[in-house]
Amino acid sequence: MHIHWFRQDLRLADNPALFHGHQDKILPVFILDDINSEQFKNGAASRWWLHHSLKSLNESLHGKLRFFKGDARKILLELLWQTGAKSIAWNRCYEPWRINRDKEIKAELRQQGAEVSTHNGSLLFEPWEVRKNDDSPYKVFTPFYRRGCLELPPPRELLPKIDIKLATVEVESESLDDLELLPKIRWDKQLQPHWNIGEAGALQQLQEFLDNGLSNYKEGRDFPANPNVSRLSPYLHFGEISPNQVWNAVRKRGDDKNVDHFCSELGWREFSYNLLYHFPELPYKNLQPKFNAFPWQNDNVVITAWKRGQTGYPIVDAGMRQLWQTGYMHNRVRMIVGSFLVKNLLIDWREGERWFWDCLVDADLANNSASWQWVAGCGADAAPYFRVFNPILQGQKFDKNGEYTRHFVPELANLPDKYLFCPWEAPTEVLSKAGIRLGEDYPQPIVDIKESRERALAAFSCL
DNA sequence: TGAAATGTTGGGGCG
DNA sequence: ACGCCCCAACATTTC
Repeated sequence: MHIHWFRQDLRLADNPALFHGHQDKILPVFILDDINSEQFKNGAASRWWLHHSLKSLNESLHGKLRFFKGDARKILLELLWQTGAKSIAWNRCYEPWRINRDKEIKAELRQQGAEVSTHNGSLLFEPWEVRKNDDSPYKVFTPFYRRGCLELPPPRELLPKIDIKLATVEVESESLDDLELLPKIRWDKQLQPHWNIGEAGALQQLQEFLDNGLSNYKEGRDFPANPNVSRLSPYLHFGEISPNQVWNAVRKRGDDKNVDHFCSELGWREFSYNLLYHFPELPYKNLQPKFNAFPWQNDNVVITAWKRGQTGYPIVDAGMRQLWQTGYMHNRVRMIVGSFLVKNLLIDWREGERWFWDCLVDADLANNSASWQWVAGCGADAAPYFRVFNPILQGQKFDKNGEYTRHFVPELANLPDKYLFCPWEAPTEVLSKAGIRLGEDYPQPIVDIKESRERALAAFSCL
C-alpha cells in the first residue's frame, strides 16, 4: 500500500506524485495543518475554496479521501504505523514553512523505513534549476524568463491517464466538515455562483479561455469587462490543474503574440515562486532594505474605506467590491487598487497583502507577496516609485464604457460616462438626474488625487 | 504593466 | 504674401 499525500495538487490528471505511486494500492490523504502554518494559514476565501475542492476530489475518489487536521508530521507517522504502508509520495510545495516542515517529515519517515518520494506537480521549472551563469538567482523578470526559463528544456509533456486502485484499509480519520473550512457566518454564499470548483471545473475554465479569451489575450487582458483573462489562478493555486496542462494546451494553439504573452504570465507565476524560494522573507520583509524606514501612514479610517470599496474613486471601489463579492479581482484592477493604497494613501503594502490573503480565492503566498512588493516598489524587479496610477484615467482608458465599474458600483449606474470616474466633478443637475447624492449614496473621494500623488512622490523620492 | 510637464511641429486664422 | 499667435497633436523628459 502506498500513501498519496494530497496538498496543493487536488487533481487526478497529470499528477506526478500520484502517477509515481499508481501501480500500488493507494491511500489518499489530506491534512489540514493549521499548526505549522502559523501566520500563513489559509485566508477565509481560500479555505472556502479548499473545502469545495476537497469535496470534489473526494467524490472523484469515491469518498475514499482521508481527512486529518493537526501536525502533519505526527499524523503521517501514526498513519504509517497504523496501516503498514510501505511508501508515500507527495508533490512539493514552496512556502518556506512547508519546505522546512516537509524536510523534517521526509527524514523522519525515511528513518521509519518508509520509501518517500517527492515530485514537481506545481511548477514548470524548479526554482533551483533557474540560475544565472554565476549560480545566483534571477531578480529581474525578463532575463529570468527569457534566458532562464525559455532556454531550459521545455516543460515536460503531460503524463498518461492512470487508473487508481484505492486501498480499502480502515483508518480513523475526520470528515471534511470536521476541518471547519467554511466560515461560521455564511458570507461565502455570494462567492458560489461565480465558480465551478474542482478538477472538472478547472478543465472547463481552461476550455472556456481557449475558446473565448486567448485569441485577443494580449490587448484584451487589460480591460476588466473583457473575457480575455483565464481566471485559472485559484485552480492553479490548489493544483486542480497543473501549469503543464495549461502551458501545453495553450501552446497547441500556435505561436502568436497572444500565446506568447499568456505563457509569459505563467512565467510571472514561476518568477514569484523563484523569489519566494530564494528570499523566504518575501511575505513580510521589504526586499529593498531602504524601504524599512518608509513612513507608512496608519490610518484605519482610510484602510477601512479601501477594504470596503468606499474610497470615492469608482474604479478602485469596483475592484474592491469585485474582490469581496467574487473572491477575485481582474489583474489590471489589482494594480490600480494596489497603487492607490500604497501611493495615494501611503498605507503599508503588508496591509493590502493581508486583506488580499483573506479575500482572494486564489490567495497564494508567492504570487501575493511578490506582487504587493512589486506594486509598492520595494520588490526585486519592482515598479519605479514614480509610477502612480491615476484612477480616473485608468477607468477612462480601460473601462471606457463603464461596464465593469457600473456592475460593481451599481449606485453610479445612471451616471453618464463623462463623469463616471470622477462623480465629484459632475454638475449637481447631472448627479440628481442620475439619482446620486454625493456623500450619501456614494462617498466623496477620500483623498485628492493630485495632492496625494505629489505627497507620494515627495515621500518615495527621499528613499 | 504611468502620468504630468515640457518641448516641437505644423496648420489655420487673422491683421 | 507675410509674420504672428493659437493650439492641437505628437514627442520627449521628468517625476
